Amino acid sequence: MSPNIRERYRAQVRDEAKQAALAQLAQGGPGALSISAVGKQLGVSGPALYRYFASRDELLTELVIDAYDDLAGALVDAAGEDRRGRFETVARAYRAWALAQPHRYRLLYGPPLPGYDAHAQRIVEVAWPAMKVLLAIIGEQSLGDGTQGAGLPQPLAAQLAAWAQPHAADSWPGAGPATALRAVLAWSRLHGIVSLEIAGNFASMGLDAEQLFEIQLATLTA
Amino acid sequence: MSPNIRERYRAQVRDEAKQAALAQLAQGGPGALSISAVGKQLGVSGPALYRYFASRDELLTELVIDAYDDLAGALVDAAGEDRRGRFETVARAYRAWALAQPHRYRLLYGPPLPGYDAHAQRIVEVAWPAMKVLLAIIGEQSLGDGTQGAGLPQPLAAQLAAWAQPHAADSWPGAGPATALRAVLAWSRLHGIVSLEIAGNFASMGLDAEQLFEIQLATLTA
DNA sequence: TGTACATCAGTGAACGCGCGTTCACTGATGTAC
DNA sequence: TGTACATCAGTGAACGCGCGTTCACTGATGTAC
Repeated sequence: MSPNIRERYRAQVRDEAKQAALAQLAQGGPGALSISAVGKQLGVSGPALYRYFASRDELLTELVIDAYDDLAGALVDAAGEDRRGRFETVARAYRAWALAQPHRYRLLYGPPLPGYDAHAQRIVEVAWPAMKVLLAIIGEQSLGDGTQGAGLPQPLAAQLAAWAQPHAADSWPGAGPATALRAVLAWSRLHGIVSLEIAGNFASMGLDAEQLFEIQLATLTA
Repeated sequence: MSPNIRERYRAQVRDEAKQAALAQLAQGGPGALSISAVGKQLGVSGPALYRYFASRDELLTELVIDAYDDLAGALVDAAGEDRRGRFETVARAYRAWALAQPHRYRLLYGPPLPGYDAHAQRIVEVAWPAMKVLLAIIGEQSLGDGTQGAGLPQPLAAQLAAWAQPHAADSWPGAGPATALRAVLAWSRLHGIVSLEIAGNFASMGLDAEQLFEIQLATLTA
């Protein structure tokens, strides 16, 4: 029993540390994540954290993975809510998630942190579930389209298939390169407007980002 | 005559320093810009640079302003080349500029640097010329549209007008909130796909970013 | 042409700060007999 | 229940590093007479 207690304690401290680390990121941008500072916030000496994380990079990786999970969860929740206008709902959830915690969004889709490999295999894998939500919805919508892959330039069509295929163990409706393409492009547009809003660009232009987003929504899957 | 020589020398050293600073940014991301490191690269002691820049922030601001100028220049050049398919040409120039020097692109449209105010009045102003190129071309294309502002939600329409108006001393054809909206949304999509490419996201998904971009191009002004 | 002075680029030391990480150690907690 | 031992969280000092910035100073260059 006691080892269980110890493990529970470990898990709890790890969680607190991660939360504190997120708080650090929330102000000061990435690169502001410092093990010493996290320790201080936990009321604990700096080196103590090395009992819980092998290095600063490992802590960062945990944050990245958690964030991907959290985002995917938010999208799945939104996808389940209504069947009409599902894509709009999910897109709004995507934006809402990013707005609520911009530092986490930047962690996922922002510029790569210096000295940190954001495209390691493990991270690429955890990034998938969030993408899958978009793919599934768009696949569903374009089932009767008959546009499955016609007219796609070859290398890209194959790449899209390869990207979507391996994870298709649980298959979604309407899978195929054309669907994957629409999902990727829709995501790209989502990211465009959301990242500009987060970076404060629309604000400094005096534009209402939410209204822009709603208008963009109408054309997201075009 | 001699004071001219001194001034020339000053300008030259400033330029060299800026170039070295850009090189620093090119690797190591933002935050990697260090006055000491720039000094070392110039073969000069750290504090020497304080003869040329009041602070690290001033150096950064110079880089930002130069980058906006450079981008605007590239877009203007591209806009002048042919009249058919002008928008595509400019969009490709935008991407090419960003790909050639991602660190500079991030400086402009990436996440705000910690402790640096990227939305100060002066910077907002130098950001305008690049935007204006997009506005002008889109205005030209939608001259006969008759869609000038009909159906835009009110607060946004006014904001768009206010954004585009003050700088319209040299007026462009087809100005108006609807044109401004199309330009902003097109820019948002451009930024979406370009920033994801730069961050390496498409690469880690195994997708050919250039082909994605070309497909996205077709729908950019939709 | 020659000399006294002013300007100013650049130096090296210093201040105070924060960082990631290692290491020898203390002290509490749990385990085995 | 009591004692000897093992485990392990946490400490504080230290290493080596880099940072922005200030300051008193040197030395070269240009200016004025």
